[in-house]
Amino acid sequence: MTETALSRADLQRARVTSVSAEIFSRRGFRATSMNEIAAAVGLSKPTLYHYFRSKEELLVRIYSDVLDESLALGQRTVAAAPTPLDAVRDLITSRVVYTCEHQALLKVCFEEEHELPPELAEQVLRRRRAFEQFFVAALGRHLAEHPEVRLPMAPKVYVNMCLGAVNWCYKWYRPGGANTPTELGRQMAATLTAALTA
Amino acid sequence: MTETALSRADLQRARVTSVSAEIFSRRGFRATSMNEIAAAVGLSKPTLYHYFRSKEELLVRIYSDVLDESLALGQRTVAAAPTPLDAVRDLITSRVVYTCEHQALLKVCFEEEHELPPELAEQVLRRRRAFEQFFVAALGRHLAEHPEVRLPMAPKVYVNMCLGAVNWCYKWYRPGGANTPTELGRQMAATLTAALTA
DNA sequence: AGTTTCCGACCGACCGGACGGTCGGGACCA
DNA sequence: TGGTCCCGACCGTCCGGTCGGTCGGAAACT
Repeated sequence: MTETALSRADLQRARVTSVSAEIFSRRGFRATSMNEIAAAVGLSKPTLYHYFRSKEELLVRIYSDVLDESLALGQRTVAAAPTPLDAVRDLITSRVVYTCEHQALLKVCFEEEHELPPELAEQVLRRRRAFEQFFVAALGRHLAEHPEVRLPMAPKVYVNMCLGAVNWCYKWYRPGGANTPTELGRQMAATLTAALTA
Repeated sequence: MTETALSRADLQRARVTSVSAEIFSRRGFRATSMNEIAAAVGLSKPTLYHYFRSKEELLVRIYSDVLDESLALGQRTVAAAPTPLDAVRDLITSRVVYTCEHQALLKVCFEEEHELPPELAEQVLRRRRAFEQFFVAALGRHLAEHPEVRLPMAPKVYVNMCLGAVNWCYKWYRPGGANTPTELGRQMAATLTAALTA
């Protein structure tokens, strides 16, 4: 078992990233000072620098956490789906749920890309593509098994369209609304995959 | 005829906003200095302040230009559509085209909202809602005329989903790609409105 | 036509403040 | 006693914005 005992420092780091993400999502990365973060988390600025080398590292950590979790979730979802069509449907649903439940995190990851150092930005892009690949691959398998389905666009375009519909939730979903994230996910999955059945 | 003669100053202002939007979209509003903008447009910083009261005003101008054009485009599109269903379809198509052809502008408007002063932010929100209203209204008319259509979600959710699919183009569309913006728009409109016919 | 006035366009040099990051040291625990 | 956690005070830099002034051309006047 790779049960790594979380040190006290790791817990603090997690707290800091969580609080930072929330502030970044409201004020923007550049507009948020390290002093603000320190105050919000109940520490002083030098103490923040005890846990993180730089402001940038804070952002990188947020990105890498989200990407790790996104990829893992995608992998699990595809593995659990009985058919390729179910895989596509469940990818949509689970992604909607994840997005609605982590709006602040997603907002930061979608809107602060230009703050990443070029080398990191490229790595982020690669992993984002890997996530899309789950979608494209499942869709490809479905289309291969069902040649009668006539998709009016290239598979990649279809995937980007779905991802847009799904990711956009970070901008408009409000927790106390009429639908739970899961309901929302299922509704969207149903509507979007209508084009995948003849 | 309301042919307003554009003064030299107005032309300069337009050039500045256009250049600014391009730089803001690459580096972010906060990360872009007035010196950079001045240099890129071939002026000095004080001259920039001769045309604009503040950096913020530059951003406000970008927002208001985009919103004006978006609303006008929406209005025209709905007015020209023979049926409510066509209105929805054409709103999607024209919006995809507009988004693909002004990616930098849209990126700024979607990702720098937190830089707007609260009062302006509220106004932007109101106008954004007015734009959504074109969609919702057309969809409502269509559903009223065709009670046999079973939409698996609330109209507002459907509209938000479509807007996400459509707006997301600012993130992934690349001009030299396989599809022209118009083709892309028609493909998406066809797929998304499949749920609107029985 | 010549001359004075005026104004928009333009800039080099500067200011005040904020921000990322550091330093030196205190307190607490093993 | 050495490592972890923590902080008040400080530094260098950069940035939004201003100041004081130049230049050229279009009126306005004579």
